[in-house]
Order: sequence, then C-alpha cells, then structure tokens
Amino acid sequence: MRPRPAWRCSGFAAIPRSHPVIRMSMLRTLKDRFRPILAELVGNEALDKVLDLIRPAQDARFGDYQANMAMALGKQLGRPPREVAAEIVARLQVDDLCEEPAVAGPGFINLRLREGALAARLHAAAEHERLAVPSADHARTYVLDYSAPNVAKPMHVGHIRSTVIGDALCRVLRFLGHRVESDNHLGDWGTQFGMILYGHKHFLDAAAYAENPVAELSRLYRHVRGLADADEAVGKAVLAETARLHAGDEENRRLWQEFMPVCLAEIERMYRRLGVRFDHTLGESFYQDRLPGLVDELTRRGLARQSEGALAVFLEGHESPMLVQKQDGAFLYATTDLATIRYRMETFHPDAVLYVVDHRQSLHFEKLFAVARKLGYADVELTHVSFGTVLGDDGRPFRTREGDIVGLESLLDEAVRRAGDVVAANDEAKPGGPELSPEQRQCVAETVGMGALKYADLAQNRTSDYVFSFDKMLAMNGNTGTYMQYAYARIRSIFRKGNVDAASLVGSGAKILLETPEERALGLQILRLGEAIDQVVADYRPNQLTSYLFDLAGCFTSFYEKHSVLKAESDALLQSRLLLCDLTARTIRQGLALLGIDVVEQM
RNA sequence: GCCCCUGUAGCUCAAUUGGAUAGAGCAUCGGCCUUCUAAGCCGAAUGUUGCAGGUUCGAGUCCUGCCGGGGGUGCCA
Repeated sequence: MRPRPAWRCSGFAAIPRSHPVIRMSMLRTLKDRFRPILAELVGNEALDKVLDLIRPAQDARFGDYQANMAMALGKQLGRPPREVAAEIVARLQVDDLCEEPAVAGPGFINLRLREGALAARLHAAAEHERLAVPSADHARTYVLDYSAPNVAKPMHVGHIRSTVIGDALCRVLRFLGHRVESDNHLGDWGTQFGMILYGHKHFLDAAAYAENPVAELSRLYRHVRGLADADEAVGKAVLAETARLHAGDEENRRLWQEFMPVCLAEIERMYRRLGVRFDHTLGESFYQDRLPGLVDELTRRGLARQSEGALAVFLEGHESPMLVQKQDGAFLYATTDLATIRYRMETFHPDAVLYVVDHRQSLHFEKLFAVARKLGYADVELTHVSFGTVLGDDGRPFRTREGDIVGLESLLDEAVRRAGDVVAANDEAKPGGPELSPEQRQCVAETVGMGALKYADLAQNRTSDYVFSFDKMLAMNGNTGTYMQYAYARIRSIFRKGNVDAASLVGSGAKILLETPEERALGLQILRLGEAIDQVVADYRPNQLTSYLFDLAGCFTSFYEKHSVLKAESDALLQSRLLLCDLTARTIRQGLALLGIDVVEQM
C-alpha cells in the first residue's frame, strides 16, 4: 500500500446510531406495496416480471418512480390500460411514502416521494456506514478472472481495461456481501516464453540483462517476435523451445525459474501502484500437471476424438471443434482453461465465474463454456465479461506484436505528471492563495492521475472499443474522475472552512430539509446509490456507477451554486445543508472506492 | 463462406434491457467570480438513432433484408 498522507480524512467509525437502518431500498419497498395487488391481477407466476416494471422515473417531470405494467396488463386482461392503472392506484397503499399517485399517458403510474419519506431515508443513510445500501438478498460465490497479462511481455495500455474493470466488479460484488475469489490467470506458460527462451539463447545482451532483466527480456521478445513473423524456421524453433519447456527440459525450466521472479516483481509493482490486489495468482503453469489427466478423461468419456491428427471436442452449432491437444502432443490454452474451470469448481465451488477478457476471445469462451457444460458443470454461471479493444489514435487495434507499445508504467507516469500540472495550476489559482505543500501536491497528483485513468476506462460502456488517448484519459472536465474528486474536495473544504466535524454532525439530531428543487433533487439522487450498484451487477457494467456519480456531482454543484451552506438563512438550514453535503461526500467517496479510485481532502 | 460485435449531435460517448418530448462532455455562442475551490454554474444551438420493411398501445433497443466499420473462425493466447 502506498503511504497515506496524515491529512486524509480517516473515516466515519464513530457514527452513532439512533435511527434503525432502513434495510430495504426505496424501489424494493415500493414493489412490496404493489405486490399483493398485482398478485391478484396476474397470479404469482408472472408476478416478479410485472414487478420489474416498477422503475425509477426516466424523467423528473413524471415523478421519482413509475410503474409501467398497466399497458401490458390491459392488453392481457382485455381492459383499457388506464382503467387497470386506476384500479391499481385505487388499491395502492403508499400514503406514507408518496404523494397521490397519478395515471398518465397510456397508463403510466407516476409516483412522487413525500419529502418526509425522503428525509427519513436520508437520515438512515447518514447514520449508516454503507449509506443504507442493502446487501444482496442471496450472497453468491464469484470467481473473477481478470488482468491476466502475459508474463514475458511488458504490460501495456491494453492490460488496463481488464485490470480496472475486473477490480471494480470485484469491489462492487464484495460490497454487496458476495464472496469473491479474484484470480490472476497469468500467461506464464505459452509460446511467449518460447520467444524469450529462444532470444535468451541467441541474442542476449548480458550486460543489459544484468542491469535490467525485464527490459532486456522484453527487447528479446520483440526482436524474436519480429524474426518469427518473417521467418518460418524461427517460428518453428520458438515452438520447439516452448515444447522443451513443457516437456521438462532442464535448461529451459531453469531459465523459466530465473525469468519468473523478475517478471512477477515488475507486474506486482504495477498492481501496487494501481491499487489492485488478487486473492490468487494461478497462472497457466499452475495447471500444467493437470492437463494430461483432463485430456484422458475427455477422450474416455467420448467428448474428444482424434481429428486431422489433433484431439478435438466437436460442438453442436460450431463449425470448428475446440482443440485440446495438438498434433505434436502439446496442449493449448483451451486445455488449460478447462483445467482451470475444473480446479476452480473443486476449490471454490462458485456460483459464477466471470472472465474479464477482451471481446476478440468471445468465440473461444463460447466453446469453452459449452465443453465445460459437457463436463458436467451445468449449474454454474460462466460469463465472458467482454470489453472492446483498445485502439490507437489511428483507430487501429493496439497490438503488442506491432511493436508500437505504450508501456503501462510510462503511461501511469504521464498521467500523474499531467495531473500534477493541473493540480499545481488549480492550487495557485485559489482565492485565498495556494494551500498545498509540494508533498501534498505530489500525493494529490498520484491520486488524480490514477483516478483519471481508471475512471476514463470505467465510464465507457465496456462493450465498445476504447480509443486510447492521453488527452481523453486525462481530461479534467466533464464526466471524469477528476471532476468527481474535485466535487468531493469542494465539499470537504466547506467543512474545513466552517470548522465543522462531519461525524459529530450526524448524531446531533439535525434535520434534513428538502424545500428547494435543488435540495430535493440532491437528496433523491443520494438515495439512488443502491440502484446504481444493482445496475452495475445486473450486466457487469461499471459505467452505470460512473453515470450515477456524474449525475450526483451535477446535482451537488447545482445545489452548491444556488444555495450557500455556511451562510444559510437559518441554523436549521445550515444543519440540513451540512448533512446533505456530508452525505454527498460520503456517497462520492464510496462510489469511487467501488471503482478502485481514491479521493483527496484538498486539491 | 460462416459466426459475433458495432453504426446515435461536427467529435467522444450515454440512454435504467420495450416506456412518455433520445441525453451528457468536448467544440460553438451568450451570461455568471468582492461572497463556502470558476477543474464550476445557468442558458442557446445541435438528430430521419446507417437504410428499408416488420412485430405492438409504444422500437435507438426485438425480427427480416440490405449498406458501412471492426473482430473472430481447426493446431497462438
């Protein structure tokens, strides 16, 4: 862990609890009110599906929540939808939560929350460390497979997505109370090692290797890669080196043992800087001993058979089979992946295994999952959480083999350097003069730089390609990590300037008032954190959380521009606004933390 | 050939999985700093959601067919 500056806010451990925590989300509460009515109308079977049509309103003009089932029900029951809606509304008991429900348009039921109900929930959130976000109804066990760099190649920009998305999903799932085993499935046994073995034997610069082994190995990798692409003979020699490694050749094993620690240390340095941790780091090499047995079993059970000299598993709906053993007897990554599934099933007994891997491997996973089911793993959720390719500025895919690599480390350095410039400029421009020491600026720059990098990636729908650009990643305005961190720092500044202790404020009995549109909108948005998190999990899409946070920050700055906190018109308003500020800050901090992004108290 | 993804404002991207008048940020234009951080706020302008059909109360979202872009496709990962 990086050292944390002493002036960082240290948490909210001392929050007293005078209100019972509301354990159910607003949405869930509303659904429960609809449940008995709809059960009578549609019966228990279709109930959940119909209840899912109760949603946050898409447009604030229609209220806060809307129920959209009357149209479909009207059709089904052969009655006018508005009549059905009216009947539902007539029987609905939500007086304590909502103002009078309204039927609109073809049969939408619009619900607007009462101020008192909003305030009550905000008080509960204020007194709860997790901001009253309910845990998942049923805790599941997840195995998360992400990052998985090739050990012999330097990490580059292409590794960021898997690492950052996987880490965020890991944090979100854990926050909801799920058990998560994160596993870095390193590429430490494949052809890329044949490359550096071959390179080490023919082209080693011993002095360079002695000084910086990783740099020399990556030079060798690129060099041999180029040769192999141009010359078939070199390609064969590389494969032969790989085969010798797999066969237990003494020298190649010794070299592998020599390469691994330095490569791993290099990778670990990146993870430390990114704040990413894994529960397990079980690379391909870990499974080597399990492959022959697995292939035997596939053959014995009639799942795999010889075809064109290789051993193949044929699958319905697929033209080409999945190969599990090559003509020369070597195993493939499909074999390793199958062995990995087996190991994970036996070791962790997961309900779900998520692979955060770029979309180019989607066919591989389709086949892999199909074979896994044939092997008997039918109940586990196997999901390829695919994401778009990292593209260069020219719009073409970034590929290591093109030699045109932006190394991850220099990328991180550049992000921090640029963040440092912006932090310094901002500090200089403060109304009361600069506030930060050089050490603080450096620390802020690191946090802001990493945050910008991660947020830029997470904010994009993961299925689309990602156009890598320093400027885009490090843009300091719009929906960026920096904007979020800035919003947080501004709030903390209010408490500092007003000499208010947030923790003692919470237990003081102060009331939250939501009399202006800005305060009401902010309060409502604060309460939606749980919904945003649910949306992330529903499709493994962290950008649902960044969108939420951006909206939250927008609500806050609108409020902040319009209403003075420290100079509020009355003491009651002062207290109320401070509570809203504190809730906003904690929600931003929590939301960013779920994305693996830190905040700073001042910037 | 076949399979998958994709096409939304000038640019980069959203859009709660079929909901109401498709939204942000850049860029452009016009307002806001003696007042809690202007990395900001408020407002304006910007669209035949690639094209053509279809499904239904309702389609950017689903189905069909075209067109464009990307990826994958038996012995790399």
